[in-house]
Amino acid sequence: MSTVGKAVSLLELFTLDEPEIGLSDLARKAGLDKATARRLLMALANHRLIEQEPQSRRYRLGAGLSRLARIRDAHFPFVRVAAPVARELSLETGETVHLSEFSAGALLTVHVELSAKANRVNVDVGQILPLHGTASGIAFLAASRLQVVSAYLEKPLQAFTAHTVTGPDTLAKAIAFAAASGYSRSSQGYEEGVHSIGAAILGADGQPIGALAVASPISRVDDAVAANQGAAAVKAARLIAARLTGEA
Amino acid sequence: MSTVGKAVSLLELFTLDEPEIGLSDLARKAGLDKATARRLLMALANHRLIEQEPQSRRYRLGAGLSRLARIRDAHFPFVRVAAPVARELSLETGETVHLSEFSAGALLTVHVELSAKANRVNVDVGQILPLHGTASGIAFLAASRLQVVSAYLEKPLQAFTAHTVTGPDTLAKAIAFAAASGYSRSSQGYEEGVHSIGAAILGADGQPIGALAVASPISRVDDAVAANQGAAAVKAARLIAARLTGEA
DNA sequence: AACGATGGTTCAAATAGTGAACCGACAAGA
DNA sequence: TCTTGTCGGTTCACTATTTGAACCATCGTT
Repeated sequence: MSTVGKAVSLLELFTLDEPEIGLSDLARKAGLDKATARRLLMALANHRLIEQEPQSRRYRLGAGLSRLARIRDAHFPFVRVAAPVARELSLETGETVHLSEFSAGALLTVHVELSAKANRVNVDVGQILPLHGTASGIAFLAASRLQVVSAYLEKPLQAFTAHTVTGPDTLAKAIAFAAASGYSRSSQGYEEGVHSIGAAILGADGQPIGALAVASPISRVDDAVAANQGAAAVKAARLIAARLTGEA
Repeated sequence: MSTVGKAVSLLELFTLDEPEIGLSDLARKAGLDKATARRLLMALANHRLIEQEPQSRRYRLGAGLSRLARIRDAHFPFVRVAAPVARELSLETGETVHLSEFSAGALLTVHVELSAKANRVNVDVGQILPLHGTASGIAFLAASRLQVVSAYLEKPLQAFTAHTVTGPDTLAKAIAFAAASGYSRSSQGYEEGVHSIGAAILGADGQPIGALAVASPISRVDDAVAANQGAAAVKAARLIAARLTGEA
């Protein structure tokens, strides 16, 4: 791996659950020598991508990341625009809604609106969703160019649960359904007990840039509920697209 | 410079004004060879810190940055904690209030509460404030260790308006005033017609981590108003510091 | 068709990265 | 008190990664 890749891997070790990590721990987790880890951390710290707590000497993510993220968000305000719409959709359906953005061949969860109900689906921001195992991914594929889809179908499809669709033909059918109805449906394809309805969000050029999904405990969903959620999800996805392209 | 440093420099070339840049341009600006720049960009893209626009082939900051920034902000909630206090201060003074966080030798504006008045000062989130030209910066310097201040005073001070304090002695006096009274005062040091009162926000270790400022059209401020704003700003800054360190 | 850009690729040469061994400090246990 | 095992941090000989000139292919202009 490149030196830069190693440095970024260090950044990626920090999570919501573990936002501060010591040097030895960091080196162990990254599979790097302590000296190497420290040199990389120093390079990152010089640019404020990493900060060191003066007392505990532990490391944490730096303010430079917030700065860069702000520049990106100002130019590409996906979350800013989409989050309020996702919130509305969550209130309307009473279920958890999550937003994902396409990046490097998969969907990256960038925002979550949790259901108010006690029995709800929990999704973490930052989670990476495969295109074939989730409703979001299938909706995204259905909105993609055929060329992209067939290229994706040629690669082996990993199974995440006993219900994950791994057959190219079955997946193609799910995609066809999504293309026809505007929304996709996936039952326990990624997590046991979770039912999802997905809809793609299109950019100005008509290509999909991300997706949103309504995720419910499977016990609360039947065909009628799914159809309602689908219609609402499509409406929300269109509203986001319209706002992103300045058409509303 | 380390390879990692070079890669991060590439990220730092993206600004609010120029959020998408082509390969050759990027290499030129960073002083790198095209091949090197591309290799670094690919390493960054693998971790979603950089994205490439498929059509134009230009590069932009990636979604991974938003992800990391969100993790940081969740743990180090400067804006989340400080924004409501800034809002109160804005309502109390009737003027625009802006929050900045120290990063890489300058203050980065991270939040703004605009005055409700028609004639108000406008500040943009993301703006970088010099330490010597703004009330926020002077307040920050006044709260910093002497060693940091004298190092800063040794470097030449850029003038932004005809009123910018560029003499080290004059600046030292302004810093001394701020150290004594708790708040700083700057008239038209960064923008013509703008008067600012600044106060530093201290972290758990007593070192300043940022600052807030009340910015008014100069026509609305006299010594009495400034003193009132100063007292209010100091109170707000202390409240934020207390909440950040879990003491309130 | 010729030009001057662009993005992207190759490979020998050279520089930058690596990691075992080391240090001092601290904390827990014997 | 004296281990023993951490921790963060540093050094330096060895080596693998990075580098960049020269090279395409492509695009839009002249």
